[in-house]
Amino acid sequence: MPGRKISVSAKDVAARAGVSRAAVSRTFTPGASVSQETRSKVLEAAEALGYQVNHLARGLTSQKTGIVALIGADLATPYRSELIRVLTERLQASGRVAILINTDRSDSTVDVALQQAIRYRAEAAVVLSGMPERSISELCHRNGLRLVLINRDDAHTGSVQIRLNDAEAARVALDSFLRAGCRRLALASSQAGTPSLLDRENGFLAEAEKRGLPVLCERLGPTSYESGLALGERLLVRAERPDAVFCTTDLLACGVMDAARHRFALSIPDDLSVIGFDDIEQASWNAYELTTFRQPVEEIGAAAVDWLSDRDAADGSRIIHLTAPMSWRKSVRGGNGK
Amino acid sequence: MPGRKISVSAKDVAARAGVSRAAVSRTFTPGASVSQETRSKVLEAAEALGYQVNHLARGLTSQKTGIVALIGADLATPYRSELIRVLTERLQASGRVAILINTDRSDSTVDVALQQAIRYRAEAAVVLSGMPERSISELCHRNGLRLVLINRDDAHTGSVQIRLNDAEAARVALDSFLRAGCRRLALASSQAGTPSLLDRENGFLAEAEKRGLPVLCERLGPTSYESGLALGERLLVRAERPDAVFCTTDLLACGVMDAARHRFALSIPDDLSVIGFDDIEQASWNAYELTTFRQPVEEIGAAAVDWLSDRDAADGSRIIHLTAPMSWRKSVRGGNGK
DNA sequence: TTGTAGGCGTTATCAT
DNA sequence: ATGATAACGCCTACAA
Repeated sequence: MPGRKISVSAKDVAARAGVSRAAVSRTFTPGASVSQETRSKVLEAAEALGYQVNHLARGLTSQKTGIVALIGADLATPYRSELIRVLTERLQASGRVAILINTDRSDSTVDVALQQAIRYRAEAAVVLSGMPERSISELCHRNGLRLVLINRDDAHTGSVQIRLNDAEAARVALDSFLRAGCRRLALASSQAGTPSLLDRENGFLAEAEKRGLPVLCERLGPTSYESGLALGERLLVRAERPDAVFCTTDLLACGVMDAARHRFALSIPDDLSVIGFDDIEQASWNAYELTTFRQPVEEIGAAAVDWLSDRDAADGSRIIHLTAPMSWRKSVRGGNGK
Repeated sequence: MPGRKISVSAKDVAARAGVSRAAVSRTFTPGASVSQETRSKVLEAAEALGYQVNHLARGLTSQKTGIVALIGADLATPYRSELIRVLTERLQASGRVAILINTDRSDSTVDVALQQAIRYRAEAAVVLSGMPERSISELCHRNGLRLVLINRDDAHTGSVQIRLNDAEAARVALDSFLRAGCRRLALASSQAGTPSLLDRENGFLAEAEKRGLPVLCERLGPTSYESGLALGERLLVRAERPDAVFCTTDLLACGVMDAARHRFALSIPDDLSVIGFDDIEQASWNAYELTTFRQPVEEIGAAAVDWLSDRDAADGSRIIHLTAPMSWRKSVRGGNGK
């Protein structure tokens, strides 16, 4: 027999307490009818034996496992890890558990992660990066797996999208540069090409074009500090050196700032104004004091968990729009924009 | 009946394929004997229906859920999130899944997290911060939950501790300062008082005392950048200003460096040498170039997962010692220590 | 209030 | 190779 009994079960407790298994079950089911006496007998036996209800077996009958999968790549990134912190906290507060699926390795795409989530009968999956194939999302639907898509496109049935005002924020960034007296505009982004990155890029570019302003535009590598460094180099060697750079991400912005200061001995914001996006912790560090847009992580977490708790929302898709407020610090010439 | 059937089961597949449930089970059990014909019938039906094996039910009989709990606070911290990234990746590579339990909120201690892990019949729990009560670790043992304690004290049966050479590293730090010609030594730490922090503090202090050197010593708040900032203020206002600070954590070190530069206009390493611990990503950023000790996260992950795969190790406790190599950068006067 | 019985989706055992 | 049958640990009618 593979794996003899390894943990204590309700049966053991029932035996020790001298009651039926059902009595044990009832004792641990909120709002069931048990007499005070048996209840305490059961509790005592459970305590002595170290019994914990098996949620897996419970989920088998009740069809509610309480498991929610968090799926994404670059889990150690400041913004991503912050989101994970918030989500786990709120999920737990609502009586659920998070399973975390890392899709960094090339052999583990979002699709296989979703299949894994189904195998563990997760009630929902929160997709933090990458995009599920259309076909796989049908699979999810058929298995009762609800989808929360954070900052990605293309909702399917039984899913929510949570989106930010990326394009508008980009326009605000442009406007801030202009009011600060900057004229040689630049845009720095990665090549990731995710929906939110694209929206920020296009929002900035479109607004500049509308005003007839040229923008020096570079896209490079993954969304990382190193890319920002390289981006800074490329942008700042130009003869016509930019005096303002909108970075689609704070990580990129930190890299650009460091390139400006340490490779070109430029001063920020006097020689160069910088605006980022995300408001990662480092953006507020004294070394950066980066003006940026704050990802409303708490609101995102709340929205996701609220939607999960809303049984009626299970079919049909929804889009929730949240806004990323500007966080003024010191990387833009001329103060707080007022 | 609460919750009608929500996902497709082996029964459904069996019905559609015209075979028994057992045949379906065998098809999805590696190394079971099924004829090529039934196998393909099953596979086809499974594909059409979108069937995924239910790992929860599987774990019920096999006693192996494949679930490992990651338990900790400050999940969004650079070092912590990096560790989580590595662990999830390696756990997945070994065919397991991580459930992530956040103990930030005061009502969710390590103990309740462990109980949660037991309820989900996790095979093991990796404790990243905090310490389980003695009594609860007995509970874990009784429920077959193995414990991996990273950088904490006090192993119990059925658990591994993974420890670093914290004290030795601290001695190396002291030595480096001395060779750089620093004489006014300081130590900056948080009040967290975790085993590894304590070892670093005591290692530094003990070695200094051995050599008859006084050390200015400050401990403050949680282990964060802000604490580092405050620590820097306190240390550097002194009349006898330190010319070297050993910070027990990189996050503290970044704060101290920023305080030195931005509040006291000091230059690093000319006016002040700094050494940290962890080698978080930011330590390598141009703004810091911090000399520090690298947490061997990959090795930690590997050790943890290897131990989990070693069935013989299930009883009896072990301590695994790993070393944190020094990472020379530019925050110590006089170069690379050679 | 309590116990009995059946079912949840699997896997393991035992015949066939 | 295949199918019936009995667990696994729990929940929930249903009957007592």
